[in-house]
Amino acid sequence: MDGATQGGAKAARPLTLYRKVAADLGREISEGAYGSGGRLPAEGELAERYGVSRGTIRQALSVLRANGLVTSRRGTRRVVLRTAHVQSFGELLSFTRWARSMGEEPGGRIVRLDLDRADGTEREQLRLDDGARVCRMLRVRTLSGRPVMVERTVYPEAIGALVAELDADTVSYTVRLEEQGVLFADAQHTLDLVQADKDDAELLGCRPGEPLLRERRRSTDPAGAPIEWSEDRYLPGTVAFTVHSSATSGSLARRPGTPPA
Amino acid sequence: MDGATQGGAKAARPLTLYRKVAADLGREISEGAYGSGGRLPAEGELAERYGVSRGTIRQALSVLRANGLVTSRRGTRRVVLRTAHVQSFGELLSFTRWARSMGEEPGGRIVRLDLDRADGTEREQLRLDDGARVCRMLRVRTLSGRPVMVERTVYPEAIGALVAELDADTVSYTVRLEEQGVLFADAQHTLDLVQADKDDAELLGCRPGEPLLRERRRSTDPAGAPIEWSEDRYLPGTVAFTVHSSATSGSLARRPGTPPA
DNA sequence: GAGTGGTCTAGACCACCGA
DNA sequence: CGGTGGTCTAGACCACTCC
Repeated sequence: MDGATQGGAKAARPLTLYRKVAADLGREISEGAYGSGGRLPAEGELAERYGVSRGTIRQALSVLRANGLVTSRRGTRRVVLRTAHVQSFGELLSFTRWARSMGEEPGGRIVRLDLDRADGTEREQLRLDDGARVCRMLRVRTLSGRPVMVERTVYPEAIGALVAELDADTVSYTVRLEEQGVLFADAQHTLDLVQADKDDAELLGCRPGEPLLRERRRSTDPAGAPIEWSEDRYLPGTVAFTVHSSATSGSLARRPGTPPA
Repeated sequence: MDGATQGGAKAARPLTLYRKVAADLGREISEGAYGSGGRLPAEGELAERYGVSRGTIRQALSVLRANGLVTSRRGTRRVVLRTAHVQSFGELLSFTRWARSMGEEPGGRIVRLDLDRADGTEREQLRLDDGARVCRMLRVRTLSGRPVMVERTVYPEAIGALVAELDADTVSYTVRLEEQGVLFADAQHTLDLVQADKDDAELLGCRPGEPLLRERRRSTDPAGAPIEWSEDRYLPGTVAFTVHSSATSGSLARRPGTPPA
């Protein structure tokens, strides 16, 4: 188990020096080598230990800082903030990989899959021209057979063509798409609360109007082109989202909500 | 309006070169100078334009990338991902600053404020010793007079002493604490869904059992010492949280949920 | 093949923290 | 005051994208 290439995209990122150092330090931290609240060795010491320059060490440490594992401030050695496992981008985007990382058995069933002209919102989210077509998918996702989430995903036509070719009982479309060269590089998420509509209620086995945790997501490839626009609705108590934010690099924000109709 | 020092912590961060460049480029992007999906100038060109080294330009661009504004990949110029305004860490932590940034009038009322021995969870979250004491605060927060959120915050005794000295009608405790030298550097957030208890219902004017969007937050200072542990519960439709995540530096994760009792 | 961003090095100076 | 991380420079080589 390497930890660096693991838990994520099939397209292996190159094992650069700083990534190896970051993975190594991250493992040490999660194993409690420095304790919670403990102090890391100085940059210079690490540079000597790994036989690399200070710049490379700093690049590695900036990864740990971005993941919320350590602080960093002038004058003092870095302090361990958390010893928890850091979830990879792959585990975040793929329900299947997330489920397996918890030791649960993921499942799913496609309820609807069709090709249609994109409406206004879809064109805007996927940055499509007038008259462009999209592939819409409605799926219910299960953990160990128990339905927990309804997923509505919209793909641009080109991606949708790949999706349509896959077996209907494919477990993870995300993984399959990556295998076909569709790389997920960035995603923008919005989290709020909605009421179950009639479809949701039927698929999840709850009453219409029941509250659900909603995640809307727009994923883009390395070139910045939209790959998918998705809306996931989770039953209460099945999931929680965690985020780290810091004064130097925050990615979390609070926005005005839209009343649930 | 400067943009670089604005919208946040009173403790002004030094205006370093790369911060100035990042602020400048960020402003250009939000003004649409490169369009949505457009390409940024090359690093070398920017280095020449600003009269700094390529390293400094790269540091500035990494800020924009962390904020989800631009992509970056080998071989091509950077692409603009979003032109939206980036919310600062200060706006995220302070309900008051967030409200004002939207043009709403923030308000609040302290319902309870007391000093007590910390229980097990509190000791763990605030990293306190056995027998340590904490300050607990229960507040209802309003937007333009309308109650939208119930906030339960726990402070370590030292911070609590500062809190207790403030006027009961203080609008923003976060801002006041920062003025007293308490700096917020990092925060870990967990988002999920709960049902309103009797207190929530009374304070928010809803029925017990009504669904609420919950944000639990643990904030630490630059040294990594816990400052506050807070649980905020929002009425549906009043707020949404947005996060950016990327393959190279993700801070968002999905966790198993806890059933709402 | 030309242009671009990614990685890595070596060194310099400074601001800050804590003893 | 010594040790630490933050900032900035100058240069090198490489992997990749696109024409």
